[in-house]
Amino acid sequence: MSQTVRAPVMADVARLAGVSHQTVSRVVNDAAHISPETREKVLDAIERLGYRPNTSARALVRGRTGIIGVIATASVEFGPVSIQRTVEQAAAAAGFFPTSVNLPELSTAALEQAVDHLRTLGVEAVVMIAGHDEALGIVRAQRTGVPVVVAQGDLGRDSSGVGVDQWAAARAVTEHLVGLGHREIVHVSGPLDWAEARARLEGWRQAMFDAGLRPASPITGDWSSESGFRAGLQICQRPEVTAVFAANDQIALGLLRALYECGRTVPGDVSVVGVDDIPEAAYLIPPLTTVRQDFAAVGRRAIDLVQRLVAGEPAEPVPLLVPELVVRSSTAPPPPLR
Amino acid sequence: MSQTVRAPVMADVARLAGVSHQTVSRVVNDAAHISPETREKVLDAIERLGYRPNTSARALVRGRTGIIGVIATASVEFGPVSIQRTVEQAAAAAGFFPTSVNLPELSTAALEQAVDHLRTLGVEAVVMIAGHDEALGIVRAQRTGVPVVVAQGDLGRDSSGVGVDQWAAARAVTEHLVGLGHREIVHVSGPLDWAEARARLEGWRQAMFDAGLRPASPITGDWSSESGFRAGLQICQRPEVTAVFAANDQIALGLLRALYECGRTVPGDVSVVGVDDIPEAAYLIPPLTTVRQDFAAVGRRAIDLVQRLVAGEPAEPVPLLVPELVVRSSTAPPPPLR
DNA sequence: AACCATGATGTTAGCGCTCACAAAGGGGCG
DNA sequence: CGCCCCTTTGTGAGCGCTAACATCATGGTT
Repeated sequence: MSQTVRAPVMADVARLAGVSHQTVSRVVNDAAHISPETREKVLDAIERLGYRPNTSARALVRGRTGIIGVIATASVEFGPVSIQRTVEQAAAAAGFFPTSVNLPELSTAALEQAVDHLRTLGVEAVVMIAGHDEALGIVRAQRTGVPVVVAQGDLGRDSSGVGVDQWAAARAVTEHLVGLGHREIVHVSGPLDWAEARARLEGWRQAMFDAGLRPASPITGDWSSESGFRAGLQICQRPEVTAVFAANDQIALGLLRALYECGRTVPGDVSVVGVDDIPEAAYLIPPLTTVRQDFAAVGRRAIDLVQRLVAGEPAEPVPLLVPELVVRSSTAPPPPLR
Repeated sequence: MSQTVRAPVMADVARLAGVSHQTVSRVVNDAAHISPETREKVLDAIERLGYRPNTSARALVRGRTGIIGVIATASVEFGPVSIQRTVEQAAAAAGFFPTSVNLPELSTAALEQAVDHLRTLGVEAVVMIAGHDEALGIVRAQRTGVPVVVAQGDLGRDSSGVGVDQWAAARAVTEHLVGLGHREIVHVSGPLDWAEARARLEGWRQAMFDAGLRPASPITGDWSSESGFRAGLQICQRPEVTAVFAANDQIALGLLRALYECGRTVPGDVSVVGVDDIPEAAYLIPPLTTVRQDFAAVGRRAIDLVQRLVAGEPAEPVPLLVPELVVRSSTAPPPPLR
């Protein structure tokens, strides 16, 4: 085993380059007033030694760690994961070090622990990807001392958040269905302590009212295919229903299966729409009409906001992103009146 | 805006408690030989001041950051994401600070940048969740100076890895199919520069030989539903095929759709099996027979290994985890010979 | 010719913490 | 009663770096 040689430090570089450590520091942080020759010498020494600055020392003296905490649920669903990925990428691209905490459960204790962990690390800001209200409340209540940005949560009452206009998504879906001639459109919602679930519910309801239709009471799901399947079984009992708007694609997937089981064809007898446009959506039976969201943009905007807040600028509200309806084969006009 | 008061440091606690900073340090790190009263006083002062140790300062003097780097692909697929989640959780549970880098593309440049980023952070170890060979090679070639543990990659030639026995998974699937009476079993593989894809391919091939069957040449996919759909279209042209073993559930999903399109019923005409047991697998049409893997165990073991390597212990090979066949409704005996 | 702005570099201090060592006090034992 | 050892606490140095200031040429300006 090669005896661990001490990693080179700034002083080593300085010695090799024949300059002071401060000059090395200047080159590393490319400050002004360095002669080209000196810079060259220093760069060369750095290269030769394989030197890299010690982040801890730098953070210590600067009083800034450059670390951004990301709190997310441990779910492996397409939406949250996609947002998390893009948040992390955008953070890294902006020169931050993203550090994630993925919570298996959204208990108060778990959240407090997560925040504690992040504070210990010295994060400069926190991005929350839990659209779950209570979670948000707990983190806010912790007085983290650093800016908290919410991605895709309840963005109404607080300006430091970014997300997609779920209300508009639901409206677009409902209007599409109404436009095809549907009148009995059922909504299978997500859990209502999620802001996104509520926004989709409200968008649907509003669009129904606007179309002069009476929205039947929605069925509450939990984002899972299983809940979609159960909802579908209920809908099988209701022959008047000709269209179902599922709060996400997983629910729609379960729905498709239940409808298949009870012999209702899609889209012949019933139209089905989801939200998210998961990669599998185009390959379901039948290919699913759904709503595409630009998750990458959410991530980028979240980090933009973080940068602004870290710099001490006031948080202007970020406009919501506009989702896009993707029409495939799971929607069609309702069957002729019987 | 409350004027930013300097965060309390150890000296502040010491002053308030009437002891030296060193005594505070001892309490914080709960060292031996501290009288109960002193500990009490210090703890009280810490509480009152809301003190928390500065991680950078600590890392600087200790020469250890406690940070573990996780390199993963930016994919949002169930398997990799699940492993990543559990690795992160296990790392946090072990007192480390996990930091992930998710690569949108597996180019050399991107990987080098990722490693560079992690080294800058001062990681003590790296966990790679890319089963992709080349990625692994690039990271290994970087001489990171810290242990690299591979989760779910090519584990054969190197001891510092943990994973599930994909070869056994493929065998179990194939034997299940053979046991049902199938003789023309096609494999739709993952990309063959992925170790897992190769292991599944080999397991299938071996099981076919062992059963005295001639394995037809496999169709190569890329893990996506789309590739599964395309493969399915090919299989539609081959009436002799009565069973398909897909390298993952997404591929199986696309396959199901293609077979549906061309009028081959599942499992009546063709049996289909996937791998991963994604949450949706039970709600496909029909519910998918697949292989369940204990991803949480992979994560835990990876961190166990990391701890051992960081402590300087030799890396004993970790035995592969055994996957579990989950039989649902997409497999049945082949149709009677015509 | 005296002056000072400017660029290039060096010197010093100190960020907040842990490590190594020193020092003080108390009890057991011959 | 003196010695030694153990417990408890304190002191000083220094981890690797950046910020602030000091220094020293240089060259244009009056």
